[in-house]
Amino acid sequence: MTDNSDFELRARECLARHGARITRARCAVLARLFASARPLSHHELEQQLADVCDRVTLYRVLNWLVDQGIAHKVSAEDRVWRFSVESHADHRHAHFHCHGCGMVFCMDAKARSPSVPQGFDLQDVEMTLRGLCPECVQ
Amino acid sequence: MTDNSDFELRARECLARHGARITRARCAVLARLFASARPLSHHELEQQLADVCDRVTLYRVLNWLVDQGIAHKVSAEDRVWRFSVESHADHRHAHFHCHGCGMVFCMDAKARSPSVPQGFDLQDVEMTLRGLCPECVQ
DNA sequence: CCATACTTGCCACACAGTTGCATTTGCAGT
DNA sequence: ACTGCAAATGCAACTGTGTGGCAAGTATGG
Repeated sequence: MTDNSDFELRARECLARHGARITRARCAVLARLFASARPLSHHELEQQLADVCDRVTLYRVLNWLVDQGIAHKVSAEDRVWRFSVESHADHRHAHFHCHGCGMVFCMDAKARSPSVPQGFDLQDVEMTLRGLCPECVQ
Repeated sequence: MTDNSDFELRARECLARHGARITRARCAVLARLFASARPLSHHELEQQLADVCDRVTLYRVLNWLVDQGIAHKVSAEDRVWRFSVESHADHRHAHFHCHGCGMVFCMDAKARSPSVPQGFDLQDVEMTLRGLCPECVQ
């Protein structure tokens, strides 16, 4: 597939820009993230990349991507981290967690920083929406 | 301590109002929750109630309290549920997660429901704030 | 006080994620 | 193209949070 190798290419470029080693695992993971419109869980990625690298490497690659600022991770109420690539927005947008299928979707709505009591040092805001996605509503 | 037994009493009343069996574990857990201004994790409760009931019972009591609508649980990014008793507010308020000490605090600020794309059925909103609490700022 | 249904304790298990360490591999410098 | 080496990977064992099964205990209505 041409589009698949296109994501592969973008992944390589991205890694090169960060002056990082270009490895099979990183390329594959990053390409999958570029190809996905919604944040992917470790489990979802593991199934798609079973023949590329093992569980632990996947964890390490994902955390590395987050440390580099290439990807960011979203916490959901099922206690599973989901990862998405920075590109499509500043990561202050809200996330919608469907408790039908368990998937997480990015929303346009942004979380506005509320005021906090004196003494607290607010550094980040995350807004999680819960309900049913269009698929599961039916 | 008089105030301790006071929470104990409120716990009993609350259980009676719900027509539920009044057991040692439920009283103790509920009393602890009444006594705390912030949501408590299973781990925190387990340490304080080690001689009252075991790990598994604690999990079951907490989930039961949530099912009854007596308590509600807050998800935090460290994959640990925290529980607090409904009383002090409608549970739409934001929660502040300190990544210094790991504690969670209830904030006054409320999360306002944003609009979501057509087809999504929004049922609940949760806002999580991250940063350092006054203790950890220093 | 008794019967019974609800709770509890203990065991083993499931699942997400991490750590240690030996092996492999990308890449810079010849 | 070859080599050295730091960085990345694979594997196994482990931690921590939470759950399920089942026998024993207990709160409550009669």
